[in-house]
Amino acid sequence: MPRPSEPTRERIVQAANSLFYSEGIRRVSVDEVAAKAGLTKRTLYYHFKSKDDLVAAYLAARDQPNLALFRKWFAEAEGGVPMKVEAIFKNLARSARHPKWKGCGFLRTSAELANMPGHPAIRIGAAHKKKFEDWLRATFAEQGIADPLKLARQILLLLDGSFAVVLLHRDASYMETAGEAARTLIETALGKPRRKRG
Amino acid sequence: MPRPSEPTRERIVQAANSLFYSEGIRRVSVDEVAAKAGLTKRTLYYHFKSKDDLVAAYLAARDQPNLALFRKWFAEAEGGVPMKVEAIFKNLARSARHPKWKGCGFLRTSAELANMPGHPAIRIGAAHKKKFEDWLRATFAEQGIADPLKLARQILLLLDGSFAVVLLHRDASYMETAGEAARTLIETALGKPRRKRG
DNA sequence: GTATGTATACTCACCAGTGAATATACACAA
DNA sequence: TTGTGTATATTCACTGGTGAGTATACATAC
Repeated sequence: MPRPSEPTRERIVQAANSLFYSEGIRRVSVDEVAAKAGLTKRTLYYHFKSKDDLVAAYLAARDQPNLALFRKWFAEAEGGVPMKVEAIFKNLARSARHPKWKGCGFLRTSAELANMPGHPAIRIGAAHKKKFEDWLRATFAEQGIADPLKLARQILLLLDGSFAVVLLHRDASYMETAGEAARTLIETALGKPRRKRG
Repeated sequence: MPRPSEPTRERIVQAANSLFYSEGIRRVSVDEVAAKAGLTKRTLYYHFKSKDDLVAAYLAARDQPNLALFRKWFAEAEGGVPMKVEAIFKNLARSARHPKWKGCGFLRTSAELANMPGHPAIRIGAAHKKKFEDWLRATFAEQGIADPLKLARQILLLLDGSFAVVLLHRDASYMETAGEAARTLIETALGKPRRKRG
């Protein structure tokens, strides 16, 4: 029954998302994605011109929801900016404890395609991270922080570091450690009184 | 002419190192590694029982030299512990500006094998990171820092974050940003006077 | 009767791992 | 010194399987 078009494409992207994220790009064949979406490979190739094209669509579909989630966690948290940023890490730690969690799809793809700098998937991943960095920078600028870009980048480094480390060690508590570090850095930049010791 | 044995194995591991690091595990075939080492695949399979075995050997060979380099950079740097740790990041930034740099082999492998938690390569990577963390912890403990493990983990998060971010954006300046963040965190833990602003 | 969408059944290339045979070095005996 | 056995080291040619992408035909809708 033809004429679904957009729903079909959507279904394929969702199948790709589920498989690529949990298994990795190269471990998943186009046939598997097609099967998961309930159609044949030839049909998939009607909707996407190549596997790379499908990979790009998979990442593009993760971009908005991920960022929205971060903003939501930030907005809903109690306290000032340091606590709100720390809340992002706490929520992330909760996600990371689910057995199906496999790190950050953008970073994993970038690691897998490290040798293809111009690949669409890399560009999408880089743009995604830049958007998050930019939102942080704007947030910090509103607080009158002297070098908001630098602080935003430091937080981003902690975030992406926690993705990598937690994936390797399968120990989500590193994410809470990252959150504490983020809070320390933000408080320092804000000129808050020195943190407790011992 | 037989009887070289160890040299041959060494040559294979070096070929594997060069190819796996720059292209990724799944993009490189056993044939390619064998060709680079100047022998046939069958010979390679005489020395290694499987590709996974070869991957493990590739990572094991990176362990010691990497850690030694970090310790060297630390030891040779001027100043106190905050500056010495920052020096690690500065040196890393210099490495990362070489065009052949492709991030951290351990993290890239862990991202590629995210679905095989028991894989030898993952265990070797995790052990490598733990060794570095442990060395940092001991170093901080000597300084009388209250929670040296927490601080060591925060630095590790910045380090691995900078690997991931620099690989994605191809912008090594993030490594220097990570170094500054590390210095801030260490100084805060040491109870140093608040850092300059503006 | 043309656009769109779907399926069957391919091609061609690659790749991990193996079977069977061969070459070299060294130990020890004659 | 020459022969013979044995562990080490290496090769050629292969198998079984998989995977990206396609040729062609069929169906449905407008």
